[in-house]
Amino acid sequence: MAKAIARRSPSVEPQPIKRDPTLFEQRLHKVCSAIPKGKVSTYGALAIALKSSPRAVGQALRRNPYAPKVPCHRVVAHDLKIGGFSGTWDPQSGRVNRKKALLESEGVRFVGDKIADDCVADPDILAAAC
DNA sequence: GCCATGGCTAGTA
DNA sequence: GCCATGGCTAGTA
Repeated sequence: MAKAIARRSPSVEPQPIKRDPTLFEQRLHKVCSAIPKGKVSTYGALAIALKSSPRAVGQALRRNPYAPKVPCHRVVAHDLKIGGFSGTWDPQSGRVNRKKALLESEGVRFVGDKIADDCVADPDILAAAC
């Protein structure tokens, strides 16, 4: 497990991007904003809605310059673990803790280190947002 | 050639 | 732990 985390860490604070959002980023932000408050979705689910790949979704969210306008904190890993935030995947980091606090303040519930199943947004909502 | 993914093996115990 | 995948950036020419 420590290795799984190490694989995704350490990460450096992402550079804010200066260019205009690409078409892909605009579509991603739109779908992301469709996740209701109190719910979460996954990188994989967004990728399906966008007909893209989970990796591309994660990469784009990593550099999301529109937080918190675009609620990228509502996107978590497929196994319903918290996932990354503000450039890092390390669950010990204050950044990931902030993501958790944000979600809890919106009504998302955790069971251990995972999000409760019934807090996952309906994939149809995402598809409809494209 | 990088990644905030995810799915799949291989190798250990 | 490997690697397919897709979108992007950096660095070269």
